[in-house]
Amino acid sequence: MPREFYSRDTATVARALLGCELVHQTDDDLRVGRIVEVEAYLGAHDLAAHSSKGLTPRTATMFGPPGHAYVYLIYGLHHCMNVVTEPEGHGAAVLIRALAPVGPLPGRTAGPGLLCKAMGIDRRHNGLDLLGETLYLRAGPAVRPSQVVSRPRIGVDYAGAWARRLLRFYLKGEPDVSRP
DNA sequence: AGGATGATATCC
DNA sequence: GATATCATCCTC
Repeated sequence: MPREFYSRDTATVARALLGCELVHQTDDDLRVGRIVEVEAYLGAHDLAAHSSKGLTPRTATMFGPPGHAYVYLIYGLHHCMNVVTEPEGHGAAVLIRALAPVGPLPGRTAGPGLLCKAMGIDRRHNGLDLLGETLYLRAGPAVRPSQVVSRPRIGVDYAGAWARRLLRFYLKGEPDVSRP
């Protein structure tokens, strides 16, 4: 997808990412999954977003230019992958929460930590430009707007009213959605 | 319901 | 330098 795809409004990008294919060219093979679940983190004003803590070494990627990968380690065990959105400096991103495998993948992909493990994505990919050759997104089968379900985001109860915003999106009936 | 397991932010 | 807190997953 071109840079302008990512620089738009974050909730719009989140919905548009559903159905897109995430591709990782590893040293050994090509791993592909179709995005079926995402969450939008709107920016520094969004109390559920890491960027609400301000510009720190960790959040620098989030405040960087759109179309880059923001990958971090959570609970000391699992990696989560995001796509940076909006113009540089905004601090917004979309968390990829679940994939439907396209071709064989080692392990399950229903959940942000699981999909990173199956796709071979980790902290080394943080800051990587998604318009490159190794990790990128491409258009997938068309998605009807009526297939998109909106729900509150998961695991952000600390964020008060922001936790109740409908910023999690997934494809209706997809078996790989982490929490239907 | 609870434990694993390490980076990060936020205090001293 | 210590400590509380995680945008999770697995097992009981």
